[in-house]
Amino acid sequence: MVLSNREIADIFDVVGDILQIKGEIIHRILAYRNAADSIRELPRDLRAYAADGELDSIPGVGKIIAEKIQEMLDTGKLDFYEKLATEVPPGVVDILHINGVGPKKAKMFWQDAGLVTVEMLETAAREGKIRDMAGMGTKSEAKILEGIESYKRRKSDTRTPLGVALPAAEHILNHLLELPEALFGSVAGSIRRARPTIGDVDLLVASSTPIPIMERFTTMSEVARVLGHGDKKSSVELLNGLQVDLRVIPPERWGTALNYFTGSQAHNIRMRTLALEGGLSLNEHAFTRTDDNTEILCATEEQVYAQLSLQYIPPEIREDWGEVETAAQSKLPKLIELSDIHSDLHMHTLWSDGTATIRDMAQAARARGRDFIVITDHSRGATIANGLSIERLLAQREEIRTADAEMQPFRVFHGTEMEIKADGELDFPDEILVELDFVVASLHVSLRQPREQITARLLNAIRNPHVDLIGHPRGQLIPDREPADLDMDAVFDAARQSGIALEINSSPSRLDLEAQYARRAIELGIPICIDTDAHAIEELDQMRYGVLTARRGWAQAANIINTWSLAQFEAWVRPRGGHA
DNA sequence: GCCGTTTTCGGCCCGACTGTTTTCAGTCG
Repeated sequence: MVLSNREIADIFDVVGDILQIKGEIIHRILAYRNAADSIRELPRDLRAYAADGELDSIPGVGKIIAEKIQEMLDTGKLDFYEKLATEVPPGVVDILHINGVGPKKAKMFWQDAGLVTVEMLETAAREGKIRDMAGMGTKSEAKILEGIESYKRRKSDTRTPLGVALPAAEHILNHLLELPEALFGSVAGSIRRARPTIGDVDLLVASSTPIPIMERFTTMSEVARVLGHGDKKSSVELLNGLQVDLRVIPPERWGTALNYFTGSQAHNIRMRTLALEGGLSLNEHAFTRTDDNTEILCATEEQVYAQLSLQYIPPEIREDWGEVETAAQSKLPKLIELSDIHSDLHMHTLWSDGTATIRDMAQAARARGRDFIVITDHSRGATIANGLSIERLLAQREEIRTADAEMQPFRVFHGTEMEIKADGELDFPDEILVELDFVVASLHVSLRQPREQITARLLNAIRNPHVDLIGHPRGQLIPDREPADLDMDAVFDAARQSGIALEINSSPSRLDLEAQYARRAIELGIPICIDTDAHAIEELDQMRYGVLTARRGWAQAANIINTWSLAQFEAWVRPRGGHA
């Protein structure tokens, strides 16, 4: 059993936690956490880097951590970690993850009071036994009990999908912007960077009079509890468990603040380092000249980047994945925008498991500015999704051709989302596929097969000359289902050879391919298709999330099939397997 | 523990908020 990237990253995070409780210097701890973050975002397996001798080319991975990764790949475990784990009880690491408890208190509860599980800490707190410990009091006792409640909710819960967090954030922001004191505002943090899942919501509002804005924020009807309440910053937990932080910013300092609170942290550190090289220190308030301490205020983010002689860097790519260096050379790509999208090549109707008719979906897509669509209902093997038999597939074609004829110049094409069956066979024979305008092939079943087996299934679909697109290639479901254990290097190689496209599925519960894979596919010249996979009319609006994900993958319009005109699309799809 | 086009040593972001302090430590982002 070879450990996955994620499993190795998780071990490094626990190593960081244990070292922190032991009182190790913070920078050594951060080194492990940085490496963990970096590993989680890799577009390739660690074993592929190891095979190429390139482990220490991974950002944040040096000689020592590279050796530790190699040990885990070879043996499935890490001696260093197992030794550390005997020094600090595992429950103390859990206690560290309680809001309001840091390494100092976790260590004190453990060593001074023998509290080594969250449950023991909770009991002691309820019995009034921790309020007399050093630096503690009744308020910190209450705060820790609240932190334990929140910890229990989080344990059962997971990170919040972008598709939940972004609308919630915009709703609250608009509520605050109704106040005359609020000049303008923005969602910030990981939502603005469009990460697939987010931990908490960061909002910024520009104003010179923060008090009424904070007042409205902390008294909103959806607030469950106020975690903090100040002039510049307040935090609340909503009834749905989401934590929201609001900062009120003087408008003349908006640019540095929005930049700072959008992150990512790694991007910020890169920016600050660059500023220092030019004799400027940068924080959320301003640039400060290090020689005479005079401030340079930036009212816009454009000014922040211009001050550092950088191209403006869109928030979606602020991950320290090379964007600062590229911006310094003025070589950032012009990222795709929603308005570039002309088609939607993957959607469902009442014929399988959708909730609308072909005509309704087509009209709704046209109303959203699309020029053409492909109807791709499920194939016969997807029985639970009411998949189409060959007979029904052929009957559906009549209805699609009628809608197509009626709606011209808008076009409605006939496709399928075909099952890649558990044994690797495709669900329709070639003589049926050749009748279709467009073929999407997707994995839905037996996603937990061993790597070789499931990779071979996908490669078989990629190599079929009638398949045009692989739908949601990795098979993840956000936030709960891990992706399939695919050899993505092999997938990309095969896709490049056969000339097919890979999908960015826009559904907030998929966002698959994720950005780092999309970026690698684009670098390899593989066309990408952003689809909604809509099962209902309103899901056609989810294209927004797919475009954000593509932007995170540094995609330009030309990389994305559904920015192409009808003529370009037909020129690409026709030679592929001789579609009609 | 990582990193480097001023560096292989000496940095590594730092301000806001809270609660317990009597001038500051811990935590968080």
